[in-house]
Amino acid sequence: MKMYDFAKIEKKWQKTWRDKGLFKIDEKDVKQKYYCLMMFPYPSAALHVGHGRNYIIGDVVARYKMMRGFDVLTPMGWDAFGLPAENAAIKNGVPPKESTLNNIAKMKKQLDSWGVEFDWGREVTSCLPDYYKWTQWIFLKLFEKGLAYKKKAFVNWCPSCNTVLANEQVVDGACERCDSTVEQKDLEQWFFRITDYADKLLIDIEKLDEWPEKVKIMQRNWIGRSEGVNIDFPIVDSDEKLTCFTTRADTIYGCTYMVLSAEHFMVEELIKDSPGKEEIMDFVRKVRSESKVKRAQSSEDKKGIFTGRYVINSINGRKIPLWIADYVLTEYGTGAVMAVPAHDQRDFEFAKKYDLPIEVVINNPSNPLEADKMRSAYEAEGVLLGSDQFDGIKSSDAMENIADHMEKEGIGKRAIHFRLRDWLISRQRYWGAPIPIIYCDKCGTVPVPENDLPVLLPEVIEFRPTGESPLKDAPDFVKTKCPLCGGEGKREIDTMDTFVDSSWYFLRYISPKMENKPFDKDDVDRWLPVDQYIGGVEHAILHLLYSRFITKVLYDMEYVSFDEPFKRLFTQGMIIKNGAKMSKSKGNVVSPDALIAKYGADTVRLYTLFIGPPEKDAEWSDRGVEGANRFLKRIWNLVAILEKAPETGGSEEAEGTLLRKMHQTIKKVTEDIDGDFHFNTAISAIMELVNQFYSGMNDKGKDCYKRSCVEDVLKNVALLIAPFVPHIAEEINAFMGGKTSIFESVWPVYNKDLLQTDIVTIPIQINGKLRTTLEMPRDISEEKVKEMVLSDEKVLEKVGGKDVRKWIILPNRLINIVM
RNA sequence: GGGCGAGUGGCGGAAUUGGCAGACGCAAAGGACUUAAAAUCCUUCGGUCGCAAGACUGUGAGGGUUCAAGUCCCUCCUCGCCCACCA
Repeated sequence: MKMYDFAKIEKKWQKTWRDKGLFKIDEKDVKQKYYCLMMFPYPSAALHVGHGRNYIIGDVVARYKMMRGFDVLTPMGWDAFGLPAENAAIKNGVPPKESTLNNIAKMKKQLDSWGVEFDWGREVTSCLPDYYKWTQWIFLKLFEKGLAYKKKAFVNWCPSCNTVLANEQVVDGACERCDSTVEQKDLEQWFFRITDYADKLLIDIEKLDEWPEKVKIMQRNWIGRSEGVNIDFPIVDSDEKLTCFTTRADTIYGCTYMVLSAEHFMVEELIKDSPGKEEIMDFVRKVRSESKVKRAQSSEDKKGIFTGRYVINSINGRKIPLWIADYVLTEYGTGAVMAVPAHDQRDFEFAKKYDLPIEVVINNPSNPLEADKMRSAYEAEGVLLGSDQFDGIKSSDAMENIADHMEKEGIGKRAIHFRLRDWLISRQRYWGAPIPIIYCDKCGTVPVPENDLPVLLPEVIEFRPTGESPLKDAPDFVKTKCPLCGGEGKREIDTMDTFVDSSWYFLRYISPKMENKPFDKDDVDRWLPVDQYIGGVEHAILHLLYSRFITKVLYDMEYVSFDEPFKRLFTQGMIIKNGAKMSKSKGNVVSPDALIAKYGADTVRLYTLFIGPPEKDAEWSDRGVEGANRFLKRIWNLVAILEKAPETGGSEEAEGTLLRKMHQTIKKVTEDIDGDFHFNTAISAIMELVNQFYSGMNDKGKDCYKRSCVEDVLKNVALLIAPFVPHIAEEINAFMGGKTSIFESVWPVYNKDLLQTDIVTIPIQINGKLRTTLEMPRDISEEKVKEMVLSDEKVLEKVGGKDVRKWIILPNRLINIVM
């Protein structure tokens, strides 16, 4: 047997898998389906070992499930639209399509070099027309259902770059590129009405019992359902009223003023006759122009202004002043807040600053409150006072009682509000799927007919950041005919958020080439939901929520028969280097290419899997890679031992111990993979088995295992390591006479009877402290156990003569003598 | 400010869910082989005391429950991630 020539071995098997199509499946012919999906990447530059973790984990799962007899679907594609390619175009003049396709080619090569296999016949690329045609179709379906609509909305605006910025591009309230202060600008934008599905999206989280709890909590918080009361406050000297939302109706008697957001729709109307009108409007305009990010930052310093108007608190008929303040969000609730300074920290700070009255209406039973002495609001539970007939009631009960009362009197109504906002999908950008809408002077906003899809993205175009989509400078694109009247029409020039592209790609993999439909319903119903989805936690909220939403819409429209796309979710941890997340800007990326050249793909895979539990972050160490390589060499060396092993003879004892270890290892590895992907402990178990092999030889000589025994062990080792290090496993399998791929073999099964010995080593504790261990036959009676323990010298020395108060005997596990 | 999670040797991490703390690996030290180095193999490796057998101590800090606590309960400290003026 030659030395371990990983380069040759890996090349050979990668070619074999590819030529044969290891994971090639027929979507029509399925016995036991398993859809293993990895989040498709954005084709940026080269992948580093941190990215690699994701695909290696997925590849292990796919290969393992294949050995368990499943028809495994494991496709890959590219989330190929997006800002970086466009920025590169502005900077270097390379067209986005070109740079994107180049990057895809590079990344594909890297995936190949890892031995990560996919059904490449199903590759999808979201920036190509045969894909985005159907992204546009999704838009049309939502439009048809009234779930896509246009409205004015504020966007982050950089006055110096003259462009719209995504939230991530706003750093500390300033433009990430030029550092100018970001403003808010009001633009007409397309939205998806995801809030219509807020309730369903929330309730159905219950169904996701194979998702990490952490992700479910994040989604719940993001959707943010709260129950409360909408309360009407009549405006003094007007027939109108203002409605505010509160979750603390119990504090209504402590409401000493009311506040509106600067964007509230009634602001102009309310202040039109106010004496300080100009000053108020100046304030309002200033607040409106500030970015949300900046506003949140100055949250300690709340600013406001009195409108000169008053409203009535109907529950006690009290007249209270109406203010406008920057701490009220316009998008949440009603954009108006009843302020209760004594029991809400934000109102408290504002009241202190502007000298508004603070009145305690919930008392702290253990430490009665005095309004003038309070240093912060009392937000906890308590007992009501100063609240008419509700005095003396516990605040939690009062919430219900007061809500009942208000509903009866017609002052207010119970209401539910969500923090979830509608999904803004418009981007004033070039590199995205065009929104399939045409504006006609006569017919208005007209959807592009399905037959006219795709609306092609023009390829020759100027890139100048003007604040509007570069598409407006493509006259051939903009100018079109109205599909309804045939008259002059103008195309929508905004493109779609890339999250729209990625919210349905897992469906397209089933029917990647289909031309007249986005996917075949029967096939999709056969393969979905996805059995295992694998990706980073950074997508725990947006991507997963949007995908769930789109799936539910398609379900309601009967395009699919399932209403949740991902049955089981796994979020892997980041790879850290020098204490920081690997990133180009930090200069701490480890490229897998050089490591693969030096040690081989199997070594890099093994180390990546061994580094720690895959759901946790892990620190990368190049030295650790060497250890993984050493282990593979030790396995490789077993082949040489097999060649020299004697046909007969061998030590019965050594073989017995080794085979027991082997069956224990099969059990452990199987359970670790089936559980929560604890590959690190699975691998260490295999290492123990191999160590046992060598230490047996060390004790009993090199002929202690006969040929058939070595063969048995090596065969099982090859099977156990196959999902992790597939190339070397295939090579060993072939060497041992395997005619087919090891992945067509059956996963090994352990023999229960061979797991245990007849003699067990039992720790003996005295008063909970370990004193010695004793060997005794398995399953002997308690009397015998006591007898054996008490006849032991070391035990006698400690116990001798004294009273034993209690025996704790865990059969075959532990003994504790209490004195 | 809110939510979630984590603190175990020089380092990455194990620990049948309350039962021998430190598996497995890395690094380090000593030894074998070698002219030498690399590779490989063997041994040691939480701390203190001891020639040794062994004793004591030890899982962020302090308390508690228990025959028994890394694991459960209470108080506190530190770090990471996500959300963040959500009424």
